[in-house]
Amino acid sequence: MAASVKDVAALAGVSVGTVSNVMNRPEKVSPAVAVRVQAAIDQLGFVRNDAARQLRAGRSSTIGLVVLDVRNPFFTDLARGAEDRAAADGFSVILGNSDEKADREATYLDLFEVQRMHGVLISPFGDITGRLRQLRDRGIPAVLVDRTSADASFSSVSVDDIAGGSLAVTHLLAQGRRRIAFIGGPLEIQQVTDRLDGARTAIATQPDATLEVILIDALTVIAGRAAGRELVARDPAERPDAVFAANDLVAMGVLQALMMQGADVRVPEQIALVGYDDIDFASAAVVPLSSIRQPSALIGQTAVEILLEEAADPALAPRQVVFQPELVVRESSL
Amino acid sequence: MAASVKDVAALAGVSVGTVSNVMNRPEKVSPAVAVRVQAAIDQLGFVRNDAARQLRAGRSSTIGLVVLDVRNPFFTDLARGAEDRAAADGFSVILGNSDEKADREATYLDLFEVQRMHGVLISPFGDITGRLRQLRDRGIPAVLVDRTSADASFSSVSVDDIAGGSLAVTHLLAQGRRRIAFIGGPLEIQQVTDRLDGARTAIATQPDATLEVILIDALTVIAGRAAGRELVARDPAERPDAVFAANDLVAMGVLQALMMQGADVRVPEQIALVGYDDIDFASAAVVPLSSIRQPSALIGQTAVEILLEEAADPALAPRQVVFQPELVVRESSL
DNA sequence: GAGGTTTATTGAATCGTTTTAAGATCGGGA
DNA sequence: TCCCGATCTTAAAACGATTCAATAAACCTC
Repeated sequence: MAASVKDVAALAGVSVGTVSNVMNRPEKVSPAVAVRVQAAIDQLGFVRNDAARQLRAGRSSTIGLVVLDVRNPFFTDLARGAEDRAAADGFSVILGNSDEKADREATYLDLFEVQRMHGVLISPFGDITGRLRQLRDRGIPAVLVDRTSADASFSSVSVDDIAGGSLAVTHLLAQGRRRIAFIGGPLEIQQVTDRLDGARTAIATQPDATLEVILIDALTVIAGRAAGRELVARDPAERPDAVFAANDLVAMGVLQALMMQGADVRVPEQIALVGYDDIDFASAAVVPLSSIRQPSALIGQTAVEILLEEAADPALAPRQVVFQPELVVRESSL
Repeated sequence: MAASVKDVAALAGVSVGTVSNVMNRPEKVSPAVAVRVQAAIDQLGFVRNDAARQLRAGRSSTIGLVVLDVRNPFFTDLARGAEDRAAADGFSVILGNSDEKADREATYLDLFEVQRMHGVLISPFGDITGRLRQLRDRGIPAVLVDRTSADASFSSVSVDDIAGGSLAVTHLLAQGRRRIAFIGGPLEIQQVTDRLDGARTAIATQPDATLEVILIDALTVIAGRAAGRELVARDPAERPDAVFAANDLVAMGVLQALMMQGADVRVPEQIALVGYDDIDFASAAVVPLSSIRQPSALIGQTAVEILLEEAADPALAPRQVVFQPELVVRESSL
C-alpha cells in the first residue's frame, strides 16, 4: 500500500541504494540525482518505515522515559527538557507514566525492551536495578532521574533535597523567624527526610532558633490542612512564627487552615510559609507561596546527554549528577 | 549480542518456524516441544525484536495518543482508560503531549507515521484533518477525542458540554437559587460557549430565574479570583446567590475571593458554587467544590475500541460518540 | 499392512531499509 | 589511444520474526 524505497527508486530511475544515500548521506550523491530522487519521494509521499530501519540498525532511535506521575509539573518539565535535548540529536522520547505502580513500571520496561530502545530514563518506583541491569546486558543503557542509584551502578541525575531544605529554613531565619515548624511525612519518603535534614542543618547555624517537627501521613492538601488547624487551635503564643512544608500541596493546605474565616492567622505577618516544588498553583494561592524550585528541564536534558554517551560507549563509568534547587520568594514569606 | 529466534531454535533443536509457533500459536505445537523451546527461551533470556515482527506484520501493535495537556487529570485518566482497553487486546499506547502547540502536535504525528502505528488517538489543536487523512491513506486510522470532527470524516468520542452546563444550573435551581452568575471565557473556546449555552437552556425552564454572564479572559485561578473580588465589592443585594464557573480553576479563584478574610461571603449559604472538570483539587478546596465530571476513562476506552475496529476494517463509516457528563455534589452547593 | 487422513515440523521466502564491495562512468595525463 | 584515479551508482547481503507450502510422522480404518 504505502510506497517503499523500491518504488521511489523505480520512479526516479536509480537503485534503492542511491535513494538511501539521498536520505542519509546526501554528500555522496550528485546534485542532479538528488533532485530527481527528492521529486520522486515527494510525488509518492514516501515516508520511511522505521521498523525496517531499526531492524537493520539493531536498535531504535527512541528513548523511553518512565516517570512516577505525569500530572506532576516537575516531571512534565523534565520530560520537555529530555525531548528537546534528544531532538537535537535526532532522537525521540516516549513517555510512560508508572503512577507509582510496580506493574505499570514493569510493563513499560518490557515494552522498551522488545522495542530495543536506544536507552531508558526512569524515576524508579521499586527496586529495579536488577531489571535495568538486564536491559543493559541487552545493550539498552539506563539513567535514573530524581533518584540516586543505591549502589551507584547506574548514572543518575537528581536534585539535592538536603540543600533545598536548608535553603528554605535559611531564608526564614534571614527574615527574622526563630520558631520554625516543619510539616511533612511520612519519613519513609527519602525526599521528606532529606528536606527535614536540610532544615535541621540550617537551624543549627542559629543558636536561638528552634525547629518543631509536625508529622503527617501523606503529602496532600487535606493532611496539610489538618496540621494547619492544629496550629490555629493553639494558644497564639505557642504557635510557630514560620512553617516549612515538605511540599506545596501541604503548604496550600496549611495556608487554607490559617486563612480560614474565624482562624484569622495572618500570612506572612504572624506565620511565614515556604513550600517545595513550586507547582503552578503555588503562585495562584490566596497568598502567593514561596517555594523551592527544582531545575526540572535541566535534569531531563542532562539525563539524555549522559544516556546518549553511554549508548555510544557502554564501557563508560556511571556518573552521579546532583543539581542544586533554587528559592523562589513570594508574598507568603516576606 | 542479544539472542534471536535462530539461537533459540538451535539450542532447542527445532526450526525457527517452530519457535515462532510456540510463541504465537501454541496450539499448533506438541507439549513436549513447547516445553523444550520455552526452556531454551528462558535459558537464553530471549526477548522478541519488535522491529522485525512489525516489519513483517506491516504495522505496529502500538497506538499513539496525543493530548493537549498531560498535566490535566482529564487527559491522564483518558490515557489510562485507553491503555487498559488496548492492553486487553495486546496493544500498547504511547503518550504524546502537544501542549497546545501545533509544531509539537505535528512532530508526534510524523513519529507515529514513520513508526507505522496501528492507529492514532488525538485531541487536536489546530486543523489537522488533512494530515490525519494522509495517515489514513497510509493505513493508520485516527479517532478524535474530546473534540468532534468538523466534517464528520473521522470518528470522535467527546462529552456533551451543553448538557454539562445545563446539569450544573439545573442543580442550582433545584437548590432554590434564582440569581445565577456564569463566570467564564474567552468565548472563542468551544467548551466555554457550550457550557454557557447549556446554562441558558436550564435557566429558560425557570421563569423567575436570571443568568448573569461575567466574562473573563482566561480559565485560571487568577482570573476567577478577580471576578470573585468584583462580586465581593458589590452591595450584598446585588450579588448573585449562585455561581457556575466554566471550570474548576476559575471556581477555586472565586472561592478564594469569597472566603478571604474581610470578604466574609459564606459558601454555600450566601453564594452556592459549581465548577467544571472535577479536578483533584476540587475536593481538597476549603469548601469542597461541586463540579461536573466527565467520564474520562470511558472516553479513552471507547476511542480505542472504535480505533481497533477501524484498523481492522478501514471501510467502516466514521462514528461520533457523545457521552453525558455527571454532576458531583459537594459542600459548595448544598 | 496398505492407503488415507490428520497432525507436527520444516525451510525458504518475505517485509523495507541500510551497507558495502564491486562496477560503471568520466576526465585527464602520458 | 590507452590507462588511472576519482566519483557515482549498483546489486546483493544483511537484520530477525512470521508465514505458508511442503514434508514427515503418526494414527486410523478396513
